[in-house]
Amino acid sequence: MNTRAIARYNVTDSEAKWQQAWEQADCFAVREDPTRPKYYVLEMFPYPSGRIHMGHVRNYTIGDVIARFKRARGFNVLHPMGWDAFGLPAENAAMAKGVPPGEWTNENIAVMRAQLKGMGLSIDWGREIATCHPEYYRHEQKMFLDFLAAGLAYRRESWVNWDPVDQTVLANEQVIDGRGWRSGAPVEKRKLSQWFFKITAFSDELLSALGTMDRWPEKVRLMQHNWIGRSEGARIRFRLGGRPEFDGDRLEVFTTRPDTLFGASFCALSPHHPLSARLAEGDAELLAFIAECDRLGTSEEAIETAEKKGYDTSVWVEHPFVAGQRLPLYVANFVLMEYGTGAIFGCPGHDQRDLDFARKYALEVVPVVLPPDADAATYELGDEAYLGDGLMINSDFLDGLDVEAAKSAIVERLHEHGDGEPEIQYRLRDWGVSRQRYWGCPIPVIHCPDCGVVPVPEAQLPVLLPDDVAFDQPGNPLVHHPTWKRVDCPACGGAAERETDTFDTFVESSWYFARFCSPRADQALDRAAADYWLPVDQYVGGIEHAVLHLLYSRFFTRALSRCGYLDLDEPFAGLFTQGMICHETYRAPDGKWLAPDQVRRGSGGGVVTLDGQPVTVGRSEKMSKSKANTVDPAQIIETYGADTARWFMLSDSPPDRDMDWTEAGVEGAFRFIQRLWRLVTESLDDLPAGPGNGAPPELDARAHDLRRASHKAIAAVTDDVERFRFNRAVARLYELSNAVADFEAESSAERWALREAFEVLVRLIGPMTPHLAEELWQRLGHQTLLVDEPWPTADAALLVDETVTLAVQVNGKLRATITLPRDAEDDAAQDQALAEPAVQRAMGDRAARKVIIVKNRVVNVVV
RNA sequence: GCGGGUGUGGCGGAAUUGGUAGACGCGCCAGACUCAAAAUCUGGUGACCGCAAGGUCGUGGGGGUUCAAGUCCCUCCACCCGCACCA
Repeated sequence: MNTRAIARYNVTDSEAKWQQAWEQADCFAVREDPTRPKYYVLEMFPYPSGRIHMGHVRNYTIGDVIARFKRARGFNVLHPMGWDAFGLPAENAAMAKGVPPGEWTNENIAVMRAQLKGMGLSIDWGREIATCHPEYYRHEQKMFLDFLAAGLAYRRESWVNWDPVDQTVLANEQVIDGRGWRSGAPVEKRKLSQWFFKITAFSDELLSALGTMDRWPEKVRLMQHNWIGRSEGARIRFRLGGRPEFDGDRLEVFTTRPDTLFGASFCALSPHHPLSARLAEGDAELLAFIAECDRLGTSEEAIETAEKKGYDTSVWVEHPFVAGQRLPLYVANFVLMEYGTGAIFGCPGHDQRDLDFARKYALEVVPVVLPPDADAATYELGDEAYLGDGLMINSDFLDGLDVEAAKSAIVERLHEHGDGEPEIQYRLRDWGVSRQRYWGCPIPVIHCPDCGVVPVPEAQLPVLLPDDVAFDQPGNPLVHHPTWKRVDCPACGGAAERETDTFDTFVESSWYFARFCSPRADQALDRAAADYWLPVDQYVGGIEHAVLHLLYSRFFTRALSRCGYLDLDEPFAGLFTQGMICHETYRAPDGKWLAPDQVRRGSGGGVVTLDGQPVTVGRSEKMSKSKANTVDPAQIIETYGADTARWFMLSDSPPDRDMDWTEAGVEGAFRFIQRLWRLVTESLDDLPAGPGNGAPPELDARAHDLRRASHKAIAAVTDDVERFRFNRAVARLYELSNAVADFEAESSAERWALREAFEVLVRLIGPMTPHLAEELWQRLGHQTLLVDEPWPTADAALLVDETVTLAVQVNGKLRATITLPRDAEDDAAQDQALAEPAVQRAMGDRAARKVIIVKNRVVNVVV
């Protein structure tokens, strides 16, 4: 009867209203403006899989907070959105449901666009792009032709990683633990003709620039560093002997340890080395050995357990500096054809693999580097190779030098004799971009039986994907299309065939950030726009692209610059990698995974199925379909609103760490939204009439304290947002709202301070919960949109307290706290500290031997 | 194996960069309102001893430096991530 109805904030209506208001005012449309500082915020664009997931919500919330914050701080902010729209799932859907991939993709885009708009993101939707549209990929085809002309794209036959499930080739970066990054199927080796991008032309640049990218996470830079894998060493040519047909032939070897050459006791070839094949002709035993190596595979377990094995070819090589010393030449299973020259010299003393090998085949082990604490007369090697520094021994003209000096000395001597030279090797391989798929950008070349590979003339671009393809047989539908690939050769006019491979979809995502600068331009990139907006000031996305997309984009930016499209080295000045969203996992009694909405809390506190069956609760893991532990963001937004989802995303967990999604956490966030709304709406009568606040009146002490709290919050939240410490910013905003809630304004000065506090609070939550902030801004009496308001500035004078609380310790143990005027004299602090009863008790009858005073902080009495 | 990271209450996490450990939130407990529940509000909440005042312990384990250590150094342990026969 008397229950007072608690007024509620109608989230759904309010959020729709403000989204419409922003759209009508076209708030987020931007254009180049040389008079204002620009700021380009970009989140990794989504693949249109059908619905947004929690990872998107976190990604776009983080980006949106930054975009809105920078906007309020006066930057001309570019914050676009688009679709990484080519890819295999569209073909799978076509096979499963008979929907054409283009149609499926466009429908998904429509759904996801609406879902993203429901998040209230400050996106300039006028710049939306989808990479599957010819208006986008036609430019990519032109880029390819330019890369081809510049020698940055080429075709060669090579061993490739073949994904038997996706029926396509994968780049090295896309093979994770020997499996396809998307399908998870064990990768097979196949030999195919492939298009490559010459990323290795930039190995050194891509590596050295990492050192200057101070706004990238150390971790990502390190991963790229290791991926590029630069090794300094030498190429050494050994003379082959032992069979007349090899006289005069040389064996080339790469080593990072030329200094250990005098310790060499054998050389070894990869089973795939051309010389191995030659030797195997007429040597059935060697042929069998090579086949055995192939069978072993390259999976990590196989490598882990594989024994070092070799086959003595009975051919030998001559040591370049020791006349008459012959090193036996083996074919060995641990030598990779993909690295260096596919051949090594073995120095067992200073390489563990070589030592294992030497022990197995009873080869000589000669130490050539003497550890600093060892005695040259007695030093011997056991089962562990010595990898450290020291002085050279048993090494002729190198004796007595340290390792570094020995390296230079021997390389110089090798060079003089024409037996070798310094060389730098990289682990990085060129990027294979051919994919045997339909739903990708066609590679614009034509294969002519007479002219060979002929680029499609520019005037004939774009090469459009056909719409009428059938998915009734395995493999690439473009190959099976009745007419598409038939074409006249642009060179000779004869019958020819189009390339049926399409680009790896990482090609589209390697330049989309640049297209956003001029998304409707006739040419690929409008230079003026690109020069104004690029580089991206803040890029936000998942760590899973640490080497894939982020390395390809860095390469592409350089390649585009070399071809005159851009004048830029690095595309992303700042990078932030967010953590993953995790959730508890649930299993039914029969072992099946259960989704969060298939379980509930039972009466006994345990988790049960909806019909009461006991559920096993597993640990929190990354949300994934396979574990069924996903929560649909659309439902969360429908129930609680976008602001609640955003606020929860930002609370508690630092954004770079994994976070747990919990129902309780969402409800807590929702309560805060409601509480803040109530707090403001119920206080309106106590506030001086709005909008805004004039100059501060004469303030009493309480008003002054509140004012100080407001300004401290401004300073802290500004700093926290600037440094991606959103969880701390959230805590600050809770503190301010608690202070406001506890405050009873009694005087007009206090009412003034209360209004200021409210206005500050509403402005500060603006980037995080934009709908609620607009709603409250309006209720505070403003006619303007909060989104157009500048960020508040803190009054520096209000950030320091007049009094401070000092800790008083006795022998380092806290015994009391004392309150003093800021910057009080040390004597005063000491007197007051020693007068504390608790301090006297702790001191007993001992006298202070020393008193350490840190101003405004601590007094430590040492007895 | 190599490289990197993390470890703080029941939980997520703070800690001015060597100066009051546990901000803020979640959860939990108690109380108010209610016939009751929900919602809301108020108070409490690291552990142990104690009626209390108060005290002892406490940031993965062990050791050290310091007037003072979550923070610096050494060492060990656990978990996570990346790379992996790279010559």
